[in-house]
This record gives sequence, structure tokens and C-alpha cells, in this order.
Amino acid sequence: MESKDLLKLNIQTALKKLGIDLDVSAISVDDSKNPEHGDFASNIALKLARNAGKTPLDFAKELNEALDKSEIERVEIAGPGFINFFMKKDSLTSVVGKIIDEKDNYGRGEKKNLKVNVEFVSANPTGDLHVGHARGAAIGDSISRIMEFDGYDVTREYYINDAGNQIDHLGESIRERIKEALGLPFALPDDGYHGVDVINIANQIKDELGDKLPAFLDDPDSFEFFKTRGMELELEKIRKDLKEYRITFDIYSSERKIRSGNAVEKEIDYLSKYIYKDEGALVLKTTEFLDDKDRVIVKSNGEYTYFMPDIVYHVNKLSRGYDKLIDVLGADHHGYINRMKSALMMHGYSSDVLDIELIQMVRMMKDGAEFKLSKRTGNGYTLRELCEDVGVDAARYFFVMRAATGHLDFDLDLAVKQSSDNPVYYAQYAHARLCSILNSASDIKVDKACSHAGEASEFALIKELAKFPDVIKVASKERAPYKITNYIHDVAEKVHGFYTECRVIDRDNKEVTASRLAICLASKIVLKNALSLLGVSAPEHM
RNA sequence: GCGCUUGUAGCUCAGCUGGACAGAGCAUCUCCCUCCUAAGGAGAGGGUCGGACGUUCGAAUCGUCUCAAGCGCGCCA
Repeated sequence: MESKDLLKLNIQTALKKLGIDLDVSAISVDDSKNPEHGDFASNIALKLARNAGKTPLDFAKELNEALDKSEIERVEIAGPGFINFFMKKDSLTSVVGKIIDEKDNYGRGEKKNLKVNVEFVSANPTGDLHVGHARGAAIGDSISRIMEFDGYDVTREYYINDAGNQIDHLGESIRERIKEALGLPFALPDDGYHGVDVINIANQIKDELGDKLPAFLDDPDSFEFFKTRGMELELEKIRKDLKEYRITFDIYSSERKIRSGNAVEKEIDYLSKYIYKDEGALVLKTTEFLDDKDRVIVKSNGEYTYFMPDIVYHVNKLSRGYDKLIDVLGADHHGYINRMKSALMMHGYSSDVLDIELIQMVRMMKDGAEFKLSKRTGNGYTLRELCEDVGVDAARYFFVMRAATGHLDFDLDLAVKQSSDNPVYYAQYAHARLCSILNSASDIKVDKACSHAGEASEFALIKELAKFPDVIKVASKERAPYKITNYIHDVAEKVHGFYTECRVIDRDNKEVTASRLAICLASKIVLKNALSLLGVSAPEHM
């Protein structure tokens, strides 16, 4: 157990001696920001003094006397009643050996036996993924990785809206492009897809059909074929782009399949007591739960609104046994949250069975101005181009670097810079430096007890490493990958400070060398673990 | 009009289940490589935490009001 947690238990026991029973979770112990305030600080006396009928200072003094001092060097009571703890060195350095022993598993949360489904990207297979998808993709995948590491059983799912009329437009566009290629008269639909990628796909399908053309165009099944084949090819491209981006999905769900077998009708039946008719349309009484307005589910012309099959889809996901659904959506969907939650509540689920993570817009910035367009196609800047331009590491790191709820300016110039200005390089460089030291001293056995730590920069780094498990818990709970990038920065900063202050390899002083090598190894492990949660590589050389 | 999100240093953002002088990066200025990667480090300047009032021993953090920006409020998806 980490020294901070031990300290909490220590305080808990001391409080008991004073006749106060408190859960450990109610005892706050913080890492001191200022070294003068010791290693850890607690405001517990300020919180409890009033109820105990004492002044915070007196309360702190009494508490201090009840503490077990075996791990504590000394205690200072400061300010209005803060208790500052100066820990014994061994108590702080023990985490180094722990990290080295646990390696890739350092920071991993306990197995929770909870199944979580994270749905993200879910772009219609009608064209290339563009940068608008890229942030949601990076955040969705990082949330998945973080929660997996925290001990959840995570499924990554992609929902294909293949039943709507966008797919019809795709089919039409392909058919007309094939006609064009065959020299026949053609007419692109106004709401069709006009990009070069559709032309490429049309050409590919044309080649596949070969001699069957142009006769096949008159076949009544041809349109259905263009639709499904076009979609398959689009999806193939998307999968490939995502794989390059280090994202793979466990499940691709098709709207058509979800809808099959009267699933929608059955759902309407199930919800019947919350449904009423209004001017020929069926309306769901979502206001009975969280919504501020009832929602149409079947239009007066008999068609479903988008919402209806989506309810079926979410119910379907839950029927597969997930304890929690997470949807990663664009921020413009915020009106959708309470409506979907309400529908699920009609099924008896709690409102928090579904979490919707809203992702704010990204502005790509280049030379101080917004950069929107692909240089190749004249359409939107694609994910593939972005990866080619700045690399997957920088792309993924930048996209998760800020809280999802806030707008993000993606500085393309900074992302390609090979210098410390670039936060990705700053972190990766720290890792590479550590590897370089470890390689140069591979013949020296590391001292896992880290028994010769003495410099301030060594302790600053060790304390930072000890925070990792807590950072994971918070990032997982808040679904906040940016907490990991912040942490990575802090670790990298301390690594660089340590590197500068402490010469590691000293052939004349094997003890100190072995102790410092342990710090290097532990730091390397933590950096690598943290980077991997974001899908960012930890290079050995740069 | 209603709802959601945002407003913190010149710029981009942390900090927000209330706590000790408000932090980081970039940009600006000073220093530091005979030595494991200077893709680094040390230091300086720079802030009425949008505004007002309230709760509290204590508010960037909580509450109310207000100003500003973005986005939603379809029988669109």
C-alpha cells in the first residue's frame, strides 16, 4: 500500500482513540504543494474540530499525539490547523520496488466484474473519417483503455447507421458514378456524395462487376447491391484508418440487424403505456422522466424517427448484459441525453446506466489560422491525412490533452515540432532518456529498495510515481483521459529534473548508482504505462 | 424565450465533492553542456480567477442574479 493510504489508516486509528469513528474515504490527505508543508497534509482537524467542540489547533495536537509514528519522521501543525506530515524516507521509497515488481500492472485497478460498453466513432460508412471524428475516436478509445486498466470489462462498439437514407444516397451516388464511368448518361443526386472517395469506390465496384455491366444496371437488385457493397468498402476503409490510429472495435453493430425481426414493433409494444397518438404520429412520454418535451417516435407517415430505432439499439446493448453504457457523442447531441435516459428508465433501468460523454468541436490551427480542408480532395481534412501529417502519437495525444467538454484548438505546427514545446515529445524524450541510461548500465543490478535516495529531485519524482494509481482511479471515474496527459507531463517534468540534478551512472559509487537506476526503471515503467493508456508509443530511442 | 457547455496570466489550458501565497505549457527576458540524449534544466516578469451579491473561520471552487461566447430546443439524423 502506498504511503498516503497508510497514513489515512493511521489517522483513522488515531481518531478512534479520540472517540471518532470515520470512514477512510472521509479522511482527506493531500500531497503537499509546498515542500515546507511536508510530504502530505491533512485538513482533518479543521473539518472535525467544530463538532468535537475544540479549536482546530487543539484538535490537531491531540490527534498528533494519537498517531503511530513508525512511518512518520515528524509532524507540524501549521496555519489554522493543517497537519503536515514529514515521512520517513523508507516509507516514501518503498513504492519504487513495488513498481519494478508489478511492471505493466503497476496502477492497475482491482477487477470489478462490471461490464461496460463504450460506443464511439459510429460514423456513417459513406465516406472517409475526418478530423471531426478523430477527437471522439481518441477519447473513446482512451476511456476504454483507462477503464480496462482500472479493472472494468470493456467492450468497444461501433454502431453502423445502415438503415437510413444516407445509405440510399450512397447507393445512388455509386450507381451514377458507374454510369458516368461507362459513358452513359448520369445524374448525381443533390444530396448524394460527391467526393473522390466515392468515385474510387464506384470504380472498384465497376471492376468487380466487369462484363456484367452495363446489363446489371437494369437488374432490380442492382441498387441494393450498390448500397451494401459500397457500404462494405467504405467500412473497410474506415476500419483500416482506425487500425492505423490504433483503434480496434470488438463489435460492429448494424442498425439493419438491430431492426430485424420486428424488433422495433416489439419495442413500441413494450413502451405502449408511455405512448400516445398526436395528429397521426406516435409520441413517447419522455416527460414522465427526465425530458422537458415528449418525443415523436413514429411520424404520421408511418416512418420511424431516428430516436425510435436508437432506443431499440440501446435496449439491445443492455440486454447483452452490460452494467453500464457509455456513448461518446458530439456536443451537439446534448439534447439527446435526457430523452434516451428517459426511454431506458421506462425499461426500469436507472438513469445512470447510460453515460453520454459529449465531445466539443475541434479547430485545426495552422499558421495561426483555422485549417479546414484537405489539400488533396477539397473536402474535409481526413483522419488519414492528419496521421500522415503529424503522426498517430501526436494526433492522439493532442486530441485527449484537454477536457472533452471544452473546445480544442489543435495546433498542427506544434504537433510536428520535434522539441520540448511539443508535449508529446517532452514526454517521449523523458522515456527515451531513461532507456538510454538503463541501457548504458545494463550490467549493474538495480537496488529495488532505492536505499540511497537523498536528493530533493529524487523524492519529487518518487512521490509523483506514487500518485499513478490514484490518477487512474480518477481518470476512470470521470472518464477523463486528459488527466493522464496532465500526469504524464508532471512525471516527465520530474524525470528531467532528476536527470539534470542527479548523475545516475557513477562507476565509483555502485550503491548510489544502483539506487538511482531503480528510480529510472520505475519511472520508465510508469511513463510507458501511462502513455499506453492513450495509445501513444514510448520510444526507447529518439 | 428555455436548456446545456464555456468564461482563470499576452495565447492555449489545469485547478472546481471549499482550505495554507491561484498553477502549467507557449510567448518574453537571464543563466546552465569536460559528464548517462541541451528534443533538457534553473530563475524572472506577467492574474481585480467575466461581474455583483450571498453562505462560510475560509470561495476560482457552493448558491442567487447578471454580462459575454458556442451549441441545442423538428413528425432531421
